[in-house]
Amino acid sequence: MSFVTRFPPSPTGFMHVGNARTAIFNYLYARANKGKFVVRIEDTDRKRHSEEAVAAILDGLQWLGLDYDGEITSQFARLDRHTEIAKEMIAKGQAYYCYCSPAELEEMREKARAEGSNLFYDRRWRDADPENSPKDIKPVIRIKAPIDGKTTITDHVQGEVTVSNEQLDDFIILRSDGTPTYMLSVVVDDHDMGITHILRGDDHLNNTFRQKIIFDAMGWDVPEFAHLPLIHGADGAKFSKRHGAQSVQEFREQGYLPEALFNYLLRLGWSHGDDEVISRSDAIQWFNLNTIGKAAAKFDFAKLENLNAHYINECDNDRLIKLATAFYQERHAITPDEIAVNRIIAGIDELKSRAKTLHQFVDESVFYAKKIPLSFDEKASATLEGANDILSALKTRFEALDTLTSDNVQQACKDIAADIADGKMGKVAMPLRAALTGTTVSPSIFHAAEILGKDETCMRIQAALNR
RNA sequence: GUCCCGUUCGUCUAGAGGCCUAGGACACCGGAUUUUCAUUCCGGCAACACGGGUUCGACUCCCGUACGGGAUACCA
Repeated sequence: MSFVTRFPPSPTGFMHVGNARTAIFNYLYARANKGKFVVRIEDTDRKRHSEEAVAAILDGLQWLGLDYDGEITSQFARLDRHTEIAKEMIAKGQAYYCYCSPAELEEMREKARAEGSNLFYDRRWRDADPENSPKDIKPVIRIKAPIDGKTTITDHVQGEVTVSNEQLDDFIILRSDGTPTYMLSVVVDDHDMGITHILRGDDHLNNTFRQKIIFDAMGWDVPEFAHLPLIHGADGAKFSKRHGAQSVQEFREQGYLPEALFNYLLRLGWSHGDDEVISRSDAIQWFNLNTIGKAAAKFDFAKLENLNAHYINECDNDRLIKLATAFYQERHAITPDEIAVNRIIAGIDELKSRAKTLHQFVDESVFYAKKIPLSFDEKASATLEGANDILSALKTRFEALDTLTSDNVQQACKDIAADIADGKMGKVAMPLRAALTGTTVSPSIFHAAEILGKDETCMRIQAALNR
């Protein structure tokens, strides 16, 4: 059996995490079964369409490493084909022209509401004689939905779902302006593109019954379905901007690594026993539809952050520096020069183990790239207050050494603490930290002094004394 | 309103009738390590929505209730 899955975003200008997860699942399902994963842009709504919007989608796919097969299909470009199918259904008596005016429709809607009914169109043109059609109204094409009986779909996540056909309207497949509706386009495209498995959001479950009518009318094979539970914000409402971030590009801007988002989104709604950290290759090997959860999941930034910390720790050094570069500029208006980069790399193990996001990594390593005189934050200034004796002692001591090492710097601090700070290391190490970094939070200051080197360290101490 | 779907620790989840004294992860709270903040390591708190069945036995199956979500367009 062949497997073809699809990702059919409408170009909205960014990639929502919900869409990203759908894309990940489709990608994995295809890769897990040696099938194809194709992309189709649902751009029939020309008002919303733009090249930048398409680029944003592709950018999101690329960032997440979801490589697709073949060319991207544009739904808009296939308009003629969709129209042709609608006409074909008319010819076969499976669809019909409906000449209702907006006013008539509104009236029916009103009536249905009063009756508490789900559907409103009374099928008045279904069997009417086209001879009687009003000449001043451009008709739409409606499908002849089954009138009685039941329709059941077997969903890989939701199981068997049955709906009484009375609930299914004769919905519109071709608008009065001759353009196809989503319901038609999606079915025709899925069929023509040979899609075998449709994994999409739960919000489409109800549409599936309508789409099945079209597949059946055309005598086409109905694909397999898997409707994924939706992603909610912490408050249980639909996940959106106000929950912190909603597009993958926002997560990127906030300093998350793609593999972290990938892993997090994969685990949201899908599981493999107790496994939490799942590599892409394991995911491809393990992914299946059986262990997709049925309930909507709340997005938890803390867990994402935890995974992000893990992946930063595992990240290749060169790649990490590269990823961080833009953030040094953005957050501190600094572009680390070669010397700075070498220092950062020398201290990268500690830096990595501390950072939960690229923002933190950059903020905690930027002192390596700063130039004298450093600016001191509030706490650092307070720490430096009255510490001149200690700073001077430190400087004198360092100047007497050939080179600074983590060990000899620590020893120096220890000795000075014993001499003039009641033996309290903190009284010596903290001013040193403030002098070297401009802050009160940093990795090991002994190691930092070694990395900065004797000259730079002494200059920074002098600058702190001169402040 | 109507139709459809869902409901295990705060969160993501494991669980396919006895393996469950309900497991893991994140978060949280302690403690150890530490010059700060983190990391790391130990330990702790914490859940089967409710009510009826079925069964020797139910988190697991059935029905109902409650709550939550989705769909109800000439949007996708």
